[in-house]
Amino acid sequence: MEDITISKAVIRRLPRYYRYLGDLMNEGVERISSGELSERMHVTASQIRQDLNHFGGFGQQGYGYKVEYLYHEIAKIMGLDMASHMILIGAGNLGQALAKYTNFRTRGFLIEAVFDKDPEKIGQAVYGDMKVQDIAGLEEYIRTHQVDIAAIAIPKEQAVPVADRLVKCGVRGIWNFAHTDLAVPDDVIVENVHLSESLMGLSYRLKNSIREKK
Amino acid sequence: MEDITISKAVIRRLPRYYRYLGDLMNEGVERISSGELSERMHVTASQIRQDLNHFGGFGQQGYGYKVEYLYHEIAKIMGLDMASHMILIGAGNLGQALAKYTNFRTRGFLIEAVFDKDPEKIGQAVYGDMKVQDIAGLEEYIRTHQVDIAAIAIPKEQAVPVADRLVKCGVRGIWNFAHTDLAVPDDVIVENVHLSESLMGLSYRLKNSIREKK
DNA sequence: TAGATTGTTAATCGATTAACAATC
DNA sequence: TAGATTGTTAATCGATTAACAATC
Repeated sequence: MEDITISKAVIRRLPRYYRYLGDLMNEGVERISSGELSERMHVTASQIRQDLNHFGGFGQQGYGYKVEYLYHEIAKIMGLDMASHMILIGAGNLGQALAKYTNFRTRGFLIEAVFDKDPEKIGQAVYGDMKVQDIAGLEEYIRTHQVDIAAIAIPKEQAVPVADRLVKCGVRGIWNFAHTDLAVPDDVIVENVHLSESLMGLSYRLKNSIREKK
Repeated sequence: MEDITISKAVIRRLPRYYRYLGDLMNEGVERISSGELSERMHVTASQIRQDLNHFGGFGQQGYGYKVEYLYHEIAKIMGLDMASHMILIGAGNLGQALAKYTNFRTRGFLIEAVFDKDPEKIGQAVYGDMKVQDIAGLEEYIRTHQVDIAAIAIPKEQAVPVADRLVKCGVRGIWNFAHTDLAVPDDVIVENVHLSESLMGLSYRLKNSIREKK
């Protein structure tokens, strides 16, 4: 796969295309041109065509793009055609919210186990009949189940050693909600969600009355 | 204020500098050079100096930067020297988690009221003695209280009309967790947290084994 | 066929990195 | 003063936009 050159910026835009295409499908729109999509999404038509052509020619000259086809193609590109098996570390407020969130599930992101070290939480049901497990059993679980992505929703001090354990067991995808950077080997992917930093960014822009430049 | 030109990229990096400087303070480090910080953060020293100089000369030639001073200066730049008064729309799983999250509070982001339309939830305590209020009273609340930022944690269909109501009442900062883009006037700032999209980005990178390019 | 719109190359714009003079 | 490191200008790199030939 010669995917060496696709930039972070393009990747970040893919889910947004996907969302708009889904909306269009729901509206019953069958075809759309980069120009029309451009107006809806407030990005240039040129960027849309450029972005999509990183992955292949999905359109048809003189016609545009078939909404449903493009929708499914983007899903494939993002790996949504196959379920992702997930575990969640941390059954605190945020962890509970993530576990209960059905939206991920419908997109094929399946949280199948939840771990915590707090004896008070262990054994509690989080979603359906899924119960919080003792984090001591983390390695054993990973050995016996497929784990594509581990979501980390614990305080930052604990996040680093837990990430190390995950990596050691061969987990290659980490969705990190802890307020720290995780040092991992090159073949492990970390996606950070730093809520405080997002809020600070908002605070800055509010204070300085700047809208996003792009 | 001639803040016209500070790019989104720089703003996004500010909270990260802030975090590292906080860590350094906790370690008792008093001064740091862009070179040392560069190694810790895995960004170029050049970028650090360039970024900081957008806001003024905080360093000293031949010496470096005073950690504590720089820390507080960045806090000021991001508006953390003054409390932000927040409200939260939506007392679902995610909303509850946000309301209970003490980290925001310690940084001066104060969630002071929570609204929901669900009669089951109205009246429930969320954090301390803060109870979920009927969203019917939203306008009345905003008229009688300062509201700098409203966090929106409700399904996307409801998010758009609620955002309109907020804007109409003069709220200028929106922290949007709903999976939709909000169309707001130019002087209103929206910071989006699209969790599904973050997860899809992770999925893509995992599937294509790409680490972040930057 | 004529019209429309893509795919793709070229031009522009902006952000990052390198270099170095200023200065503590 | 000599050494270190900033602030800032210049060079490079990459991403976005514009233009247009290819083609449905």
